[in-house]
Amino acid sequence: MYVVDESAKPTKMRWGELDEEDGEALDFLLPPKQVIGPDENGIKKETGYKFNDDGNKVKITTTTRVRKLANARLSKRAVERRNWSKFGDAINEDVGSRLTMVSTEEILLERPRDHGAKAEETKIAGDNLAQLGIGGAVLMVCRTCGKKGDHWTSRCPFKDLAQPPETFIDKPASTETAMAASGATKGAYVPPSMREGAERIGGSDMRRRNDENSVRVTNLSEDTREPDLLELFRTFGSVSRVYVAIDQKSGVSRGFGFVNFVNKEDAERAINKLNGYGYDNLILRVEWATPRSN
DNA sequence: CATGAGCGG
Repeated sequence: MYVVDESAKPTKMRWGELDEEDGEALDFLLPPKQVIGPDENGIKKETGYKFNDDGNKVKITTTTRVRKLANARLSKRAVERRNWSKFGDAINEDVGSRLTMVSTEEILLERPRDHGAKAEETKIAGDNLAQLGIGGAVLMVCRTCGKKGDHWTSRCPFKDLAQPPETFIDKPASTETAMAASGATKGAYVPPSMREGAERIGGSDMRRRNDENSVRVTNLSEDTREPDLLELFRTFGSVSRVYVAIDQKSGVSRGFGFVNFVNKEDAERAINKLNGYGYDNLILRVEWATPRSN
């Protein structure tokens, strides 16, 4: 037989009762606590009431001195640090003076969209350096074809070709010259498509990287932005880039832009469908873009 | 009407 002895149960207090003392349940009968101050001397007076052990209501007043304002927000550690003796350059200084140094250094901020004279100068100088080279070496050497002082690698006429033309295959001499000029070491990375015996990609492969399926869109309304163009053109196929010409001075659209397609036939369909298409009260002109100069 | 910015090295 199993008997539960209620009195044997361990006294299990709920957390809310843990610190509860006798009489506190009647606290609501007491007048509210009053706080006076702190006054200009930092003296704060609190008046409160409680029931004492005999169940009598007693008044309790506490007077405390509050820290002065300057120290009010300082931590104990910070107050401690304030009592350190001064060292270094601060030894001969008054407290609070010259502890924060003001820099007189002139810092010129360059705004990314600012096409100021300074930026122009730099660019021209940079171009000259690229053309003329420093210390006799020509800096601008195309890494694809090795031609010096003519174009950057990204502008190489052969950059989109799966295979460089005959003149550049199996001619390590020119490559070495290029590498020497650019300070590169032997064994520089050769993309798989350019490696010996690499599989030739057919010229008709329209999935080849091609930035030149470029479509020019004119007669855009002023508030047509790139996302709008993308929305309009993406239905025809993968769009690799959209661009809306913005007047750098005023920030408003110049009313034309470009859309590049991954596949040429998508671009063609876009031109056929959207040329003459009414968009934002205007009739779009959509045609092949002539390759960008420069 | 009208054809791009910026990035290397």
